[in-house]
Amino acid sequence: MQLDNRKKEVLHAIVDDYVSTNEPVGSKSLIERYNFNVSSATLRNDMAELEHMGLIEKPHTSAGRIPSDKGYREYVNSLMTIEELSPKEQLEIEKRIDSSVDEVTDLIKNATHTLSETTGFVSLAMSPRLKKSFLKQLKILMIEPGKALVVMVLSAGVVKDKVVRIPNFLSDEQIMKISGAIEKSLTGKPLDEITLVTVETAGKSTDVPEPLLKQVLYEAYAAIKQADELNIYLEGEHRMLSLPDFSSLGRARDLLGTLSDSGMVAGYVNEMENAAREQGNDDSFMIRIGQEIALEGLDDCSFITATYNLTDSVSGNIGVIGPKRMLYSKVISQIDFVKKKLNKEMQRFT
Amino acid sequence: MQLDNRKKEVLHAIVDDYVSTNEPVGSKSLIERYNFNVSSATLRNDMAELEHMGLIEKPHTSAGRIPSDKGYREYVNSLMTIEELSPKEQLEIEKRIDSSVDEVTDLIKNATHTLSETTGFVSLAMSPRLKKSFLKQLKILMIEPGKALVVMVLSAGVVKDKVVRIPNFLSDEQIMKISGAIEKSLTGKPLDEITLVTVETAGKSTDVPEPLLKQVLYEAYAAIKQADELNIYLEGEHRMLSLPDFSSLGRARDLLGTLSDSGMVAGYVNEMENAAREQGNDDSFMIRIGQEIALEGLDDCSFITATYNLTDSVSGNIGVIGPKRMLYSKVISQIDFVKKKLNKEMQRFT
DNA sequence: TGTTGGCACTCAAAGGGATAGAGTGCTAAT
DNA sequence: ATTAGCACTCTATCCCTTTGAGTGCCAACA
Repeated sequence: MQLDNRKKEVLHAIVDDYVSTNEPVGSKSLIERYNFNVSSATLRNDMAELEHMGLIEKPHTSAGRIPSDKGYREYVNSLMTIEELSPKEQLEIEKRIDSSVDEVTDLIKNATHTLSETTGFVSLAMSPRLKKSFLKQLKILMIEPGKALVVMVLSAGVVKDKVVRIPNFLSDEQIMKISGAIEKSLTGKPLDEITLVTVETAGKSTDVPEPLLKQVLYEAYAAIKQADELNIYLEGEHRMLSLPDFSSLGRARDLLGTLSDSGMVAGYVNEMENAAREQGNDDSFMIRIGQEIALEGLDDCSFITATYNLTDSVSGNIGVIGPKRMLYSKVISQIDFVKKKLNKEMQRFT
Repeated sequence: MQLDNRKKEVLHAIVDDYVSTNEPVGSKSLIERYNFNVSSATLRNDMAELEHMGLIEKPHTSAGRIPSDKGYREYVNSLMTIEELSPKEQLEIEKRIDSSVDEVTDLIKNATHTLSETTGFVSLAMSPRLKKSFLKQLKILMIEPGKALVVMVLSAGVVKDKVVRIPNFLSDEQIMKISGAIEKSLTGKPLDEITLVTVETAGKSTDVPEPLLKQVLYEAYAAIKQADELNIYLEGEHRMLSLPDFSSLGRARDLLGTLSDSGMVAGYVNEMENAAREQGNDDSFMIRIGQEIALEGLDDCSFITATYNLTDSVSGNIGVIGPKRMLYSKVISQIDFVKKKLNKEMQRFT
């Protein structure tokens, strides 16, 4: 069945009304608040059909209607119109994202913080996916006998390091040789093309004795692999407690319980991103509504992320988790604006 | 007024009972559940006096009594006896604190995580106070023109780094000279004795031209200062939502709202620590109950921390924030055991 | 003087209607 | 296709009563 024009308007109005009042919407209040030139009985018929199509539902027999997940989905896909933020709002965001930081990570944390404050919801960002970035420098510094620090500088101005154990009696000089050899042969290589074999081959040119060498090479390899692990920054969980949507302790507990496992959330975002890429979905937004989200306790939430770019091939995600009952157009423009600002500021680092 | 023996027992029983049942305790149930060889009327008299002394209070006229902050305080100071954890519990904790990590920070995070899981409350740890640790190494690595990485190795095996901006046309060689000069003259100095002047003096021995030199020295100084900033690790906020003590949305919101500002919590812990030191309070535990905690929304909480030691002069705090209505002796032994385990594992790093 | 049984009193919590009101579906007329 | 009208449904709210655990106080007792 197709949605005729009026039915679209009705659904639109129901979503708008429910989002702003948090009350199930009845045919009468719809007539009162919106300019439909028909009677409430007509709307009742329309609403019955919308319900039949699964776009709206009743909490109980004698209540008004609320949008279903499918209804929100229809709203988001075809009905809403996105407006730009007002200059004032834009300024507010620009001001908050402090751009004087020296590391990309701080910039991302900053943006996440801003997003949570401006939307009033939970915000999150993934660290950049560094697989496609390449090694610009790799140094191994001796910290003390048996311990060294592997420092890597990646394209896109990201610096990573890791403390590793090395054989006790390796000399400073030997370490520097190994470090130099690795750097010489791996510089310019994307991280996802560096394997244990590549690293071991790189180390062969040194005259360091085999077993010692091997351990160091392994540790260096592990450090490189760790560098492209994903981090997630989550912020503003407590804000959900102020929303009427989570006034039931049970829901709130489930939600925050799930969010507390940031690794799990990170994994999910990553999956979503990969799935979207495979589908060739190059929409810059990913929107998941209610049950579409495969995480426990997020049934009443919507999950919206955008992709930011650090370089052409290095990107990450930033977005929010809020109640399904949100002002989608507003929140999407906020995310979009933060993302754009982030992209702009990131140019300084590349 | 002094507490005679029976009154002590009564208070003890009231706290125990209230902690385990979460119900105000009446004179009759006290008689039923504990072996007082007197009548309920006698206990009523005692309870009236305990109330008069401010140790217990009534939620309303016809309810039983619950301990007041002062009552809990008395309980903690004089009444409770701390038992060791059972071997099984000890094993459980030892197993969870994964000691195979390579950095102190990870070890601390680990311990924090374990503490939250075993107590079921919010756990927190402060990073070690590094003011008294000394510089073992300082290297400045050129990342790209205009940007360098300052890497510091501190006594106690802590590694810190910071990306800094430097003048664009400084050469690799010049940077190395400066780096060497700073390292040479500051190695072995405690962080809190390093000032901008010390750093600038150290740099004088190089032949790098004045204005360029000055900027690098300033950035190096800033990096050193940043190294002794305190971090806080907070975990398990969501667990508070499962406690009946925070079944009111309002309380839960206030609590999590405050905890979400981790900088503020860190500042408070630090204040507490300093105050304790000034008073020469060398109890290894700091316990704050209810209103004693100068943080909004923690009126129904107790805040217990212990001090761990990375070296003789470098220490930090680890502990929990839970409901006032907690099994103090149990929680304290849990914190104590985690602290001891942490101390033991930390020896590997020093 | 400390202890006890007895008793009137208090108050939150739980249960049970009754009522109001917003909303619905259906039908018959337009 | 639209509308007015109407009977029906169901929650939320208010109010009233009952229940029961607990208290304070008094007079008697050891």
